[in-house]
Amino acid sequence: MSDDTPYAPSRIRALPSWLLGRAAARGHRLVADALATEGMRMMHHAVLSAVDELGPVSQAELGRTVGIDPKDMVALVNDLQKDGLVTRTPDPNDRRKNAVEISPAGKQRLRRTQQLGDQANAELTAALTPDERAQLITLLGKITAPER
Amino acid sequence: MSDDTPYAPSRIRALPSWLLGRAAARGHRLVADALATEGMRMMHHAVLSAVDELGPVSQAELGRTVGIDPKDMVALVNDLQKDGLVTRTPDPNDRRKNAVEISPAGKQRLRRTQQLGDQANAELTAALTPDERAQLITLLGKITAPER
DNA sequence: CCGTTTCATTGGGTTCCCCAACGATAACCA
DNA sequence: TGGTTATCGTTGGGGAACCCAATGAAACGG
Repeated sequence: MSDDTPYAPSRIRALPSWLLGRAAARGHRLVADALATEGMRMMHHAVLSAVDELGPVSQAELGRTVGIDPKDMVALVNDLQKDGLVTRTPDPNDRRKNAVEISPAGKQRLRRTQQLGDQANAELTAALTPDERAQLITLLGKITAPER
Repeated sequence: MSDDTPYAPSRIRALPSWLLGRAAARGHRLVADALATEGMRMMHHAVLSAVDELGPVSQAELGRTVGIDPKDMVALVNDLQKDGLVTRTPDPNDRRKNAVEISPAGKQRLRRTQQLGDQANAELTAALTPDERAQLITLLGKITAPER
């Protein structure tokens, strides 16, 4: 594009950080709206999905995996437990921990929310070819990688 | 990748919406931290930059350009005006509007914040080649485009 | 002239993020 | 063994970005 004109129209709109914010906002909106039909928020689904994958797991490890503040994790697991989607039992080996585990109802719910999430993501990337979508995922992976 | 195994390790982490959220969060953190050294937030810089490009402009149009809620725009312009970076004068042609204009101090501040923003974005995309960075920008543009 | 629209502003609300503290418990190590 | 250090769940406070609704004033359209 060779964009060395003195000032581009709306300079910030060409910055990765800005575009990322916009794209993320749209993605969040699409996914959140989809999940709302099941009465869940994005973080509910993320946690439920992580519990399903990790099996019985402590809240602290869940937080590290999904990247959620322990404070918010408490409320999230409260919600999921209240809806009977996960169980929270004291860990006999370490009485500080709660063993969070997905329930049959949770697995069922997860199946639906995963589908909703996939649909929303399909809509989000509707303007992209499969190749482009794969490229995007790769590039985003590199950006988020720093693996602190 | 043909990923039809029953359950992949952390399914959500492969979703564009999830990656976008993570990448955007990192970008926001980097830019916000950089701008904080000048006592500004991201939206301050965005508005200031837009005012600079558009010349005397109403708050409503600013909001439409940058994608900010009118409510928040009031507070933002208040801040910028309080710091003497923009002027807010009643528009003689349309007494409903405020003509927001950048001041010399605003231009000076903008020069620094633009540099800080560019630096932060360079760090954000440090793991990318120039080609990849251009690709990313193109792809993100397509995602945010729907142009509604 | 009158209904509709726009503008700036105020108000209310939600979600996600980050930091700090606490009691209880476990792990470490000298 | 005993004493420090670290972790876990929980509670607390706070900020930033986002969205919706309503107001009075002013402009616009037919």
